[in-house]
Amino acid sequence: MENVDYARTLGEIADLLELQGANVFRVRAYRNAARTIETLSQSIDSLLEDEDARLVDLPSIGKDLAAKITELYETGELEFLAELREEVPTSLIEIMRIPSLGPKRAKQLWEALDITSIDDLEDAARSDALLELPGFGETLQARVLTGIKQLRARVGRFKLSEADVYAEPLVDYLRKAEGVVDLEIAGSYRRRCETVGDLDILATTSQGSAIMDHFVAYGGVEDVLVNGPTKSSVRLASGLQVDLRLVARESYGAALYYFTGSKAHNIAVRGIARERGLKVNEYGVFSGDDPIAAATEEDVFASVDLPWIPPELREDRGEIQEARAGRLPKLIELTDIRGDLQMHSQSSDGENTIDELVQACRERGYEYMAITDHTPALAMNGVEPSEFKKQYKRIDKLQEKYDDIRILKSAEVDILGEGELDLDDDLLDLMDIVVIAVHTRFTMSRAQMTRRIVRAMQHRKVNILAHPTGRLINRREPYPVDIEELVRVAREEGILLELNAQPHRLDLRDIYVQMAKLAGVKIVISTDAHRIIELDHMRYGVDQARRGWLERTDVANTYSLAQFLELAKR
DNA sequence: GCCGTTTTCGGCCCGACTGTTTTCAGTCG
Repeated sequence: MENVDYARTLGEIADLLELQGANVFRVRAYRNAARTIETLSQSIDSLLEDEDARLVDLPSIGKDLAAKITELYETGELEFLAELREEVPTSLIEIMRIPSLGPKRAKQLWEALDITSIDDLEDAARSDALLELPGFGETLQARVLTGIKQLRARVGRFKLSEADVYAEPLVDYLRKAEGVVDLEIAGSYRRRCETVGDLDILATTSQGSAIMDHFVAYGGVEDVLVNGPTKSSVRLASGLQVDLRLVARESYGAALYYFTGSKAHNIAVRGIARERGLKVNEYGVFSGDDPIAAATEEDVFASVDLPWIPPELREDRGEIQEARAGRLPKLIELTDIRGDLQMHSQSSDGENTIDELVQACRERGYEYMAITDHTPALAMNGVEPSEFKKQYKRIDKLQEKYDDIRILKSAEVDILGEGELDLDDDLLDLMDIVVIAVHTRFTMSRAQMTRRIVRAMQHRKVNILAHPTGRLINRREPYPVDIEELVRVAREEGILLELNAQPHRLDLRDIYVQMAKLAGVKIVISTDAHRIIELDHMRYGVDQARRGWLERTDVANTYSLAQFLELAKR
């Protein structure tokens, strides 16, 4: 089982317990444990196989949950969950996800109207049946119908790059409101999560709350959900929800801190504050009723003796302990990047010529770049060996024109079904670096897939494993693969692992990036650009790298060309 | 159900907003 499977099971238990009206702290305990597992860099399976490792040493996992996890591991099932499923229909979980409905109302709908599916719920709402229920009225019923429509229209969160499309013009618009002083997007957007559920915008004004009316009047607004003096909430036509909070200027830092989250990070810091008799909320840090910090985030952190922690690290994944010890990483910056090591030209499925790509990379100040067209196994886009040879000659000619950038001859070589490479060694020998990747046959077993990729990595000419898990955010799950084994082999063989900066890939994900770092494996951040504009996706790759705790020195393409080639060498 | 420099019981983050209510429960973040 994968860690996500354990986490999902515990999450389902939490949902079902919540529907039963169980103690909220018991529910939270399951959620905390699920989160611990989901963000663990080691797999639960390997941990259970390790005699010295104990589940109860993990945060939020005690004797009881350790036993349940072990039962899952050994039998693939959980008796407790089976019992819960007998008592409450699991389909209520879906109903509970509709905005304005929660566990209480979902249970009420089931008990009073025998509603167990979204279809049941829609029928009931359309026939005004919800109005009979205590606590329900016209507005709530209408909101349920809208919620169902939304649910059917869109699954999943917005990719960070999609959120940017809506966020940037909205922020420009909001800044034009009367008296705006500070304006910033907090939440998962500020933490640069790969996807965001909504946008949390904070503002301060010199006087008045005119910005609230300005906000709900924005052209892109489809629905106003909440409209109060300090908080308003809208849904844009795209389906993206945006919250705007107006806070006092003297407590802007506390609010920014509070609404940046993550929730888990905030709770952990609150715990430290509590030990010291302090209270933290969005208005400040309080000793009794006296505010002792509020104006800046630095003040808030200082009040609990912590240095300022970059938003990307605020996930309660060890950043508080490291901050306490003065060991926070100095995170990589976009300007540290000196080259881009995956991009496609017209020869395969790219839009631009090599010449255009070179110009674009020079404009971005890069010292080196690699052209990595696809190989023949990709029937539609692959480049034939003879064409690669011609391409390399063109690169040699082109290179004569420039002494400010090195054009590396390469290819994104397909890993075939048994781990063979899609090009012969004599062609690989012509390349400066060799990038390999899986593009087909995603459905093999975990063991087969791992064996396949490991075999390819062991080929003496290979330097970089591209998008190692194959996932596409919101579109395709990663193929099953033992990522710990890939990291181990990368370490052993001196292979660089790619962090693919395409906003829909961001593969490796943050916790795997951190895992590679801890194992001493260097990462390359590559855009995999198929057109010039996509070279600018580098920033999303750097965001993800920061979330994986990477420093400049952890990333191979922050080094000079000579140093990079040395790092890539087997 | 977890956790512990107030340690084996008694806490566990907490405030804003809404809709339906007549004083507040439920949801949300």
